[in-house]
Amino acid sequence: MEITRKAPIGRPRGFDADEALEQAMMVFWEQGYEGASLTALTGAMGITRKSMYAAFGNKEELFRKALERYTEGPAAYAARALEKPSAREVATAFLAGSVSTTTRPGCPAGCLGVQGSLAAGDSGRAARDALIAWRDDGRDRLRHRFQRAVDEGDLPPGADPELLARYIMTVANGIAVQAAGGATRSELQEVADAALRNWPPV
Amino acid sequence: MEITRKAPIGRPRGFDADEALEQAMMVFWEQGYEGASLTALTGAMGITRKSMYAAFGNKEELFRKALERYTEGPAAYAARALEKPSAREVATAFLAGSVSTTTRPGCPAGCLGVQGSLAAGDSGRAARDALIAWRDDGRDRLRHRFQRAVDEGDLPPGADPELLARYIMTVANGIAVQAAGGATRSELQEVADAALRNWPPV
DNA sequence: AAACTTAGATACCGATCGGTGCAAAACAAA
DNA sequence: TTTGTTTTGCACCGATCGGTATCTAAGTTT
Repeated sequence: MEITRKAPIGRPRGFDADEALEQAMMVFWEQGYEGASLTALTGAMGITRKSMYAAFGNKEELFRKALERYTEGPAAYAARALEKPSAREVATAFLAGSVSTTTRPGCPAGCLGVQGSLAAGDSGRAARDALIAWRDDGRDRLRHRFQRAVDEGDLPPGADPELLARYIMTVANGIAVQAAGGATRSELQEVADAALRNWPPV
Repeated sequence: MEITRKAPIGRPRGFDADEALEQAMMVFWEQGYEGASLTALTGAMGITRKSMYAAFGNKEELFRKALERYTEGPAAYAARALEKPSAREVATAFLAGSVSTTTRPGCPAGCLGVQGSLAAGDSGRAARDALIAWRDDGRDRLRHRFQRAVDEGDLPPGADPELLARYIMTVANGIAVQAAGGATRSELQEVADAALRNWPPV
């Protein structure tokens, strides 16, 4: 069949693009968008600048793809938390996931979605804005989940899904900052527990 | 009197060093340590590179001095909060100050102590570590204040000053991240209120 | 085999990075 | 004024920034 095509024409690339992207994610995670130079990135990825540009576009697109990978990998706890049966379990799992991901041995301390770029010069604006959108998206999902909980009677009628979502996101962001500063997993889990102690209904 | 000296010898500098430092602080606040270029800094300060180096040393020392100024200016709410008569008022004032400083019109959104440098490349490591120490210092002061509150019976005997300090600092850090992402003052004050709803004794 | 297409390595691009050398200018002390 | 000291403006430093041109190697297709 002329429709089937098992291999693309031309010389096949000599590296695993997924593995290279994983390494790029780690560098962005550890050094931030502006702090991660192409030399550091391609060095960790094990490929040349030219191969990186051919496979991923440019530094900004590489960052976006690394962020996608982060979302599906280290930050997948968020999607899993949203599927918990009750709002309380959603909040608990979200914060617990945040704690464990920001303090995982072998990975940079903190959260790529926070320290990737909070404040930036002109060259980092796009990355910063992408991360703002990323965090907003996470908050939106929490809000919709909590709204559903209100609708289902899982949360009291007076509960404010918008506020609850922002509250959980704020604590998670704070946990990320604390982790970047060297806080340990158990210290942060205690903070997460404390933050949930007033979960409605109190 | 040969002791008195009204003017230093040599040509007097043609700019106000305090005012220049204030402007440098604003640039670091908005763009972060790595994102703030010497061109942007000296441009905002209204002086040349040479004058900046003569007056402040280098970029790293300028950042340290800008951070000191930030501590005594925009972040002075922290020291004021620590002087409140009760632990509850300390916590309330600390978070309220955090909210108002990170969302002050005319100033960059967020907190210099957080977004100045969370993750950095080699050139920004010193600034990042300085900010970690800065946040640790703030947490230490909160912890000592809460320990005093326990000793004085202002907090219940079972209260954990270490945990309470880290909890408040975590929420403040989260507020800073949220503010950097465009959250409004009233939204964040609601979050601060929610975070204090389970203040001991519950 | 030849023709075609793409990956990889090297060397390089202009721009910008943080930081300086130099000489004119502006003040105090003499 | 003369001398000494410091600031200032400008040009410039080597290094690194993100991004590319070029040529060769390694595959597929015909």
